[in-house]
Amino acid sequence: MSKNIPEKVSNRLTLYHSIMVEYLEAGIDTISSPQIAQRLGIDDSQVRKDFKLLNNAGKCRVGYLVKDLKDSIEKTLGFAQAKDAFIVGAGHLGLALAKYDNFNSYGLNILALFDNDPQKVDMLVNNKQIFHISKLPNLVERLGVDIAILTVPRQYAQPVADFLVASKIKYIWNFTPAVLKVPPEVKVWNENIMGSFLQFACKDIIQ
Amino acid sequence: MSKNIPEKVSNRLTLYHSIMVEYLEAGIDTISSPQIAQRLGIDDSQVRKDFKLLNNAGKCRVGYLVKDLKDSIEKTLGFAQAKDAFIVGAGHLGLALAKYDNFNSYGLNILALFDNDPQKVDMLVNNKQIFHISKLPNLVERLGVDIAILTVPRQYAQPVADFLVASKIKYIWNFTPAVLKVPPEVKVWNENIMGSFLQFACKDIIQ
DNA sequence: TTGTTATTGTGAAATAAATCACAAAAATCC
DNA sequence: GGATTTTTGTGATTTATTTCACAATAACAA
Repeated sequence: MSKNIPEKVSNRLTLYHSIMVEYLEAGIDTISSPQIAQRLGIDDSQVRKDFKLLNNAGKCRVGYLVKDLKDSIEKTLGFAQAKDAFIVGAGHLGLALAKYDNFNSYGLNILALFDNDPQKVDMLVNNKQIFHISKLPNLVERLGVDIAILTVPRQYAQPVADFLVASKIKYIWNFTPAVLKVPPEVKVWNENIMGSFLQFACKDIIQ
Repeated sequence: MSKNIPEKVSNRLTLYHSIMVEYLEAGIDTISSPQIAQRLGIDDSQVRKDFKLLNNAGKCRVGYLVKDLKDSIEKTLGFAQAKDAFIVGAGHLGLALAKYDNFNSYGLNILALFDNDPQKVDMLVNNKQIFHISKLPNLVERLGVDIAILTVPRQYAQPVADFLVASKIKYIWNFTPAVLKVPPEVKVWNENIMGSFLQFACKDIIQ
């Protein structure tokens, strides 16, 4: 079902999605590709090509139906098909992600958090319990979770990743700046916060 | 000085940088392109092409000097040339970013945080003071800051962005899911946390 | 009704990025 | 010293992405 959506496209799809949410809230029910393109500073034919991938036809002189677009973006990006995940590391970043209301609407279900700090264990964040990290292997198995969101300090990133691998976690969304070493069957997605911004900052700020 | 480094390249440069930090800590002083490539699951000639942009020659049968590579990545990405910034929104994400030790080493200097919650005002986070948002225009002017990192809840994103624009902020690093409307002279960088991950998650998890 | 205009959809062209393939260099081995 | 191997550097090729250009469509206005 889910085609090969290139990374750049799915990035734009989430931006389109935010605009759809905004338009819906404003009670506007159609939108045109030039409107979207101008808002994002991109080419309007690109917007149309992206929408083509969604199998969502527009209407000449009118544009696209906001509701339909929103739905098909959600379907294409798999918002519908909920995925369960654990947050590993209950520091500020872990807590911020646990509270991030958007995860849920994007189909990512945070079931619990893990930390090794006894002070944090058993606290509730956004209705999700913080467990001691030693409980993780058991809960991975019982709940069939295979995504871990890694938000521990850099120096613990590799040992904790090793522990996740041993616990049969299959996907690691890595928010730490460490480049993890994992066996080939485990997939890591590096959330490279600085990377893209630096390019932006350097291009414009340093001339 | 700073050439046009494409976004994808600067993304990879930060990953290379992390590997260099790790190798330096391990006391290893040379590294080869196939080693790096294998670690990141990319092509080794690409690593070499990226390093070409850094003007950093390697040595046949030996590889590259870790220290030199690290330095030239930092120079190219402008780590050296420190940039000052304010964090706007002292929720968990704002606090997490304020504590993110990596910002500093990447040349981004967080001078202060801003929030409208009187309870938070005057607190210190990682030695940075939280000010009431009303103090922002004055401090922007006095300190000559032109970067704002926006971490407020979605519903406040646009009005706060308007306020930042009126306060003469020139660059907004947008961590909210809202797509901001700003005049053309103000540059917005959308940190699209879900976008890239969804692609990763969908491709592999949903088949 | 008929012209005008805004908008989609899409091939073609241009641009950018990644991969391949291999010569040249230099360390190591025998 | 000469063969072998590892590794760089880089043109050539391939693949992916973006932009351009324009015909087709349908709303709207006179």
